Amino acid sequence: MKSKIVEGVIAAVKSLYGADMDESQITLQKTKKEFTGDLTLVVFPLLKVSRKKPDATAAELGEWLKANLPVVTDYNAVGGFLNLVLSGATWIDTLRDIDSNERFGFVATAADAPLVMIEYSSPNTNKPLHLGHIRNNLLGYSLAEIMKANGYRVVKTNIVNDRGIHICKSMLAWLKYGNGETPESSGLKGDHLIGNYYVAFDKHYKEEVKALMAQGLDEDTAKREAPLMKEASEMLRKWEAGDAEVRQLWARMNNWVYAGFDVTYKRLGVDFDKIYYESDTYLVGKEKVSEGLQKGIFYRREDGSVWANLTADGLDEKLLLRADGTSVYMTQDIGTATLRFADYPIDKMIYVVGNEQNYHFQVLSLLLDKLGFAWGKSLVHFSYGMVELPEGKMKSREGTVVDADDLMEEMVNTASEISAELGKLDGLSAKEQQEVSEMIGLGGLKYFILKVDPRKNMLFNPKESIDFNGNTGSFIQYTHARIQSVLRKAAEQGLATSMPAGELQLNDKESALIQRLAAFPEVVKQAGVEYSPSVIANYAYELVKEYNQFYHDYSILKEEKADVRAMRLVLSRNVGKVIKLAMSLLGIQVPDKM
RNA sequence: GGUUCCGUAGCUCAGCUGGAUAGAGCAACGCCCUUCUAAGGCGUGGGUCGAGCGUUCGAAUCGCUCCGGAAUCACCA
Repeated sequence: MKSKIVEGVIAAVKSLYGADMDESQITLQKTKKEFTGDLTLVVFPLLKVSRKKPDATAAELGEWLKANLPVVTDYNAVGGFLNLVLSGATWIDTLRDIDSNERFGFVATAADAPLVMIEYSSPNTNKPLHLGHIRNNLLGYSLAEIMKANGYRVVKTNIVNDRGIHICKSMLAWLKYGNGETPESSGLKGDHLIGNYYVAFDKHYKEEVKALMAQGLDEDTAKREAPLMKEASEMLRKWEAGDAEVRQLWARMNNWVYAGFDVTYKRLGVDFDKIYYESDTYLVGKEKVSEGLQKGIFYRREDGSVWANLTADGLDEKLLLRADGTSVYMTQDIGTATLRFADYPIDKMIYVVGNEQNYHFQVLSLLLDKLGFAWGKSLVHFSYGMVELPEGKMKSREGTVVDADDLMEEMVNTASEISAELGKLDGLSAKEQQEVSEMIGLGGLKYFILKVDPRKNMLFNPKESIDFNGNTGSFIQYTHARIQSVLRKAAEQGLATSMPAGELQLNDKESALIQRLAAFPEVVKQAGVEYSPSVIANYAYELVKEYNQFYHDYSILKEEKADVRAMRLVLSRNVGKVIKLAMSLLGIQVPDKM
């Protein structure tokens, strides 16, 4: 629709002023609501070819468009703005097109479409997931859905950091203070149980450090010399050497954690096509680094450590292997990349990782490129900001971490209580009530997090964030439920819900709604280009707000003219459809009743 | 100190590929359910878009300089 008008404007300029314009020079926007019209052409950029005043140019163009484009029924010029009124038939046709496409706005995926791998979640196995992980998981999942909707093939992947000193700390603490506690014996989720021992380690370790400092050691020495730390390091050494006992304990405890993570992931509604483990990839990374060393991409220092010199690229030197030959974080990421590239013909790689690792990914990109990965240079670090609490950053050792499982439970419980208070779910079975509460509680959480620009640090106020009024997920879900309710009643009454033939006069709200629906494909595209779930979230909000005004101002079922009623039902159904599609891109379900 | 990112209403955020009088939600104060779901709609108040300079017919948006905040610059991941 819009593109047709743009073409018309180009033709008008050619005809009136003899100048050739291209699309990028035409600014056509939605008319502001205080003016009459549907689309507005900004005429200022055209003045240099018209060589006339803004008003005169606008009037001339308006007259030409009205005369030559059937869809333009009227115009008015205000200052340098040409407001165009489009015919009702145009909007009816647009609605008909939207109605005929069940996956309106989504691009079908071709078998040979580019393959995008998206890494997200990437937890450590020494503690349960928290609010920061929730942001990561929601962004990663949503991004994957958005890329799919843009026609890409997508592989969702997770790299689990299952090895290292932090896991050894939990293992050691469990051996020392655990008395054989298991998830079964304690009734705790495995990840929470392991997390408790990580905390226990830290507590005892701090006491040791304090004691040593009281004996006169300085802090750094005390931290290094504390017996617990030495034991943990020794355990890591044994792990690397393949010590059977350590490996067995490690496998057992990690499996507890995985069982716990699975529960969290499932409730959060995220999943993965392929999971990698650093215990598998770090050795590959070492090999790859050795390879690079032989090719002269990296160099070895006197102490035996291996480095990359990135000063020519404006960065520093980067350690890749320690003097004792053990790997660091970067080594592991190189190994993971190697395995992934062997497993999939990746065209584009997206890492969903917090912005504290911006530098790491800058370096990784350069290193992968030097090592010959086709997508290394163009890898995307989808960098997002931290989630902060009113009292500041989340700190596990200060107990200010918002646990993912607790938060989800609280959101669902609150949703359930509100539903009960309002008596919204009275007719439903207990099971159905639970399902709807789950949708609303989690929908609220997801929307709250996804609606903000990922780059920004965001504030999570546990009290205020659990809000179900205003610009929230539940507002959008509610509108969907309302629409379904109307459609159910229409079906009960046997009303026609197909597009009427013939001419129809549309009111402002109706044409504005159709125009907004018609913008959905463009929004999906923009979200894909900008990697931005918030674009979808904000669109859904605007759409729903507009629909609620329409719903308030006009009756649907009680409308007397059958063709108008049918059109409003079709319009409502399609608003419902687009709400559902948009929310699916955010990983949010929408109920039919609430 | 270097690099990157962020500063918009009391609070949380949109708007940023330059366009009309900068928008929402929350909070405050009013109004609207015998009518399709009031988790809704309508209204009132609330702003030097961090500051300055520049580019432009036009700047919250682009450029430069400052100010404030965050992250990072690890043989932690």
